[in-house]
Amino acid sequence: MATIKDVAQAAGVAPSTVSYVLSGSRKISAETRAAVQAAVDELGYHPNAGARSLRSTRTDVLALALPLSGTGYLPVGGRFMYGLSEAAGKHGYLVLLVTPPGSGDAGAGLERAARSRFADAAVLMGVEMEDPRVAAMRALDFPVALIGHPADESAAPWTDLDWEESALASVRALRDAGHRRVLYLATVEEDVGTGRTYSVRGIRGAARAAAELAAHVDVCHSSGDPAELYRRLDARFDSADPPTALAVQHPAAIPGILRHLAARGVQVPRDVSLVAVGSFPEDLGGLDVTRIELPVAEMSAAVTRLAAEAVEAAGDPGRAGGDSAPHRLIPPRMIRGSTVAPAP
Amino acid sequence: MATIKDVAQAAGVAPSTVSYVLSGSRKISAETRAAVQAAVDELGYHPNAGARSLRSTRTDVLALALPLSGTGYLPVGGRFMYGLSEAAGKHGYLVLLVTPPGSGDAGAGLERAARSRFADAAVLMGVEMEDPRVAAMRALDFPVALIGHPADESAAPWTDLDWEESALASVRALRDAGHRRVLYLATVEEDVGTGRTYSVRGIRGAARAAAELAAHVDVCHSSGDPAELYRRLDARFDSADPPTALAVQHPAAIPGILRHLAARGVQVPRDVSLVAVGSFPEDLGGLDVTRIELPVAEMSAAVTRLAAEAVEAAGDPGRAGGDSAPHRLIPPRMIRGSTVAPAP
DNA sequence: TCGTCACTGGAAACCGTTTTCCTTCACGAT
DNA sequence: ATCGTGAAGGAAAACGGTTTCCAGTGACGA
Repeated sequence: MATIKDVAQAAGVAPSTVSYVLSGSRKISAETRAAVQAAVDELGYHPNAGARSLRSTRTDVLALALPLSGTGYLPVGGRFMYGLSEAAGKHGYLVLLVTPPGSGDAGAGLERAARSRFADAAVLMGVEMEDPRVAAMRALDFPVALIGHPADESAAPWTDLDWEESALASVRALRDAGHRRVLYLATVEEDVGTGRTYSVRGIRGAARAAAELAAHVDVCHSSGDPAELYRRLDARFDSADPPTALAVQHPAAIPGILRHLAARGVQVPRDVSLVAVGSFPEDLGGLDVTRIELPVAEMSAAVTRLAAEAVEAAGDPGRAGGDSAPHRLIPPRMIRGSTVAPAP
Repeated sequence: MATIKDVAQAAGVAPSTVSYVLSGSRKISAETRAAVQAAVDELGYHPNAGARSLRSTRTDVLALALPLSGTGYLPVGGRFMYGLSEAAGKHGYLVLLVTPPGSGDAGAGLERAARSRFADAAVLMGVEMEDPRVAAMRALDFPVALIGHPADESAAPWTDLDWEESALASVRALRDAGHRRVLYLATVEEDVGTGRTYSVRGIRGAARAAAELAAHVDVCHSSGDPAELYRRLDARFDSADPPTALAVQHPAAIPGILRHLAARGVQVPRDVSLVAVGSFPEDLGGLDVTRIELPVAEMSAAVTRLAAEAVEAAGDPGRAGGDSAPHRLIPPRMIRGSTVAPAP
């Protein structure tokens, strides 16, 4: 593999000159620059990442800390890995995956990555209202940016879909169609239990909807076990006063829910209306679900920018540790489909 | 951040001794070892990744090269990222994501990662029968391991589900139930077009099934556009001699297919039997699909081992560039569900 | 008594960059 | 003629580890 010395020799200049040409941090005469550039292209030279990071304390890598969901695999994780990888690439960053090993030890891999400077900053997914990782990274002076909206808004830069408004809007759409008994199917209960911000804020929005919209909103936690989920749905639909509409914050379960309801003779939207909130990948046989999409690309771009700014700020002593962290709260955008019908 | 010198000073030894204690590459007396270990724990010392890789030419990182599918996001990609991250972790590796930027330039990010030694080896996903990335990495002397079964089996170490046998087995299961007209729904046509190994070998298996099992097997490419897919299905089901069974190698489309068929009045398994081949994440309302699962965890473990061996071999001049590359072809395992009924 | 070994552990070279100093040269002002 | 100034680029010192030497100490057989 070619080193900077090889390039320097080929171009007839000193290694430092090559470095300056490549970083552009010093004025270089046009002809030397051309000679160096030619040598670089000729040799296919790329600076050694280890050496560069050793000297400059920059790795051009972002660590993405993924949690395991209760069920192990987090479907939305895949979309964010792609989204972040693309957004980070535009800023010149690569993405390093940090997943917790099998079980327990949620932050061990992350701490190792931070302490040994594998990355310049960490992007945290699956953020909890009081997330211990934030304090841990702060203790290491390691920049972070969150995908999630924690209780302490100024603890770290963050971005998120406004889940509270999303839940509210989803119920409002149903209320506007005349539905007075709405079942809000929240995220899986493990996520509620660990205090994932999207879970907590979604439920909060549903509660506000009940209070502000004069509707009866029944909040039901979803389950990673489909059979258990269907039992809970059955209990509601078997009741004396069954819901006429469903707002679902667990979109991965929707294909199953639709089939299960169909097996009971319940059709969407004939018998029950449906609004989905969250990442909604697959097609459903042409059924056009009314929904609020999770803006993965937008969030990825935002969190990348926040992370990059946090890296800059950490390098620059004046700006570091400012009073309040920047954030970007994304308002919901409702996509009108064909799954909301007027209430009977 | 603590350096090796800080640890050495705290333990009252030389830096080299700390290094030896940590790497275990030299005998150290029990008491020195204990003193060093105590200092390490005390200071929370982790060796700087850049410095370590600079000297030792090991980064303990695997690059995962993901392709974009025709539709952009590759659903199975997410599962492999998790699977590989976990498997790699057990071998002491972290995983670096290398996705192609927006469009084109399929190998540019990968080549940069290799040339600047961001990683010790690359794991390639979305492998094509004649994959140009393999030759590119060989030219750089960069170790690779493939998730996919390319035309030249000895070009690089690889692992894969035996898609040909899987397709064959899926049709055989239907044939054994008496079905003589089987529709084999292959992968999306972009994947067939670019020669993805799973696409090509799946179709090959379906063709063998037709020849060996005395069944009529109609191979239909799937489409990333659901409407187009349903048009193709309709054409088959509207024909004079419609299929009585479906083998589907595009599992992400199955929820939609089931709904679409149901809208035509076609029920599974009453009117048509179904076998799925591939990664099958979600629940389908309690419908227990007969299927051959993609063994993501097993493949991740295998490819990690192959990659680790390739790294060792590259370091060891004697073993490098041996005659034929190792591989691991995983036989299909059929999971019997309730979606195959006897033919009418 | 002396050379030879085994066993520990330290000193120092080295990995490939970036960055801080310096040197050189040309040119205009004093 | 001397000096100050600015432009261009080179020499060398880090950065934080790993690894190759080398040194000191007892033990032991000749």
